[in-house]
Amino acid sequence: MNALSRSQQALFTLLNEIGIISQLSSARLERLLPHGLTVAQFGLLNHLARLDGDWSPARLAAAFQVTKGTMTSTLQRLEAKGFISMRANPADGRAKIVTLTEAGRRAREAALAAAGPGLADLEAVLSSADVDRLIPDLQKLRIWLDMHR
Amino acid sequence: MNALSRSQQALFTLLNEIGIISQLSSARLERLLPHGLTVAQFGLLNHLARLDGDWSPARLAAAFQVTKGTMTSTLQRLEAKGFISMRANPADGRAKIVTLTEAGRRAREAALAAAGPGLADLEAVLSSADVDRLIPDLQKLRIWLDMHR
DNA sequence: TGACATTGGTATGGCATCAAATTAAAAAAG
DNA sequence: CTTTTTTAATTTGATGCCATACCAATGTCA
Repeated sequence: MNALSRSQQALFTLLNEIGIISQLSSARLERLLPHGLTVAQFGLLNHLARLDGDWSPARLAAAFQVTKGTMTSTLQRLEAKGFISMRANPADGRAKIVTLTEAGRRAREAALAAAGPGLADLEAVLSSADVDRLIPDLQKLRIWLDMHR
Repeated sequence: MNALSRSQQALFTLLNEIGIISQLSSARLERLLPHGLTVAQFGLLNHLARLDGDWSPARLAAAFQVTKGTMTSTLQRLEAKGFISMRANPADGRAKIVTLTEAGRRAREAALAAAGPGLADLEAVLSSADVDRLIPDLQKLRIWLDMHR
């Protein structure tokens, strides 16, 4: 009747919890973000701010493990907000070069500051030790899923 | 310059990993499911099959922690596939009663059977002990997020 | 009983995501 | 050097999700 073994059921439960947490925490974060930033947009701003330099949409899509179409859409929304700028790549007629604008850098700082308190609340729920214990296992899982898709 | 403490950064990393795993595992599961079932639709079929009885869209929305509008949409798609049926509730003119059809029950069985192998692969990555260790912490997190939204 | 509030369900519009198709340019093959 | 293949980016259409607004039915309360 039930097609799943006990350990498969546990795995299923795990993935289910992960899905719900992903949904709830994204919603929570999004409510805190300024400028109507979404989680996807915030992630992109963070990425560009931390790893400075020139990025193409294709490289960004690969870094975020998202299709190029998805990245096109997110970049267009960020560009409309003035937080990034895109120009043609003179060395490759197909490619574009994505750059964080000054407004984008400021928006990212503001978003980071706004997100902080939300994370602080969570520290009362999951101790630093808990978090450090969870991360390696989840990374193992994430890396495997990434390589086998 | 950086607005987040070390422990906040770890939490941020954790939530980031969770988001990516959620995305990758959903995509993986969806590729295995028959009848073009999505993860949301599969979840609904599972719910109705396991917890038999009559459900209203509103109760289902609460159980899955999605808005009523989202549930309306998913139910309509499942109804179009013939996997559930909906009828008016004679005791409450506002409400509807959702029922799993025989075809829906068979589709759920097939989906479960199709999903099994994908989970079996994962068992090689995350041991049963790993999974059992992860689940309580994640549940703690999920429950807190659920109560504070 | 009649006015107001709550609840169940739907509709609309926006964002993220994917898959698949398209166009243009670069790279590889011959 | 032409032909073929690959790559970069966009577009389109589907799904899920949310927030908001809305209608109809039920409940509450004075």
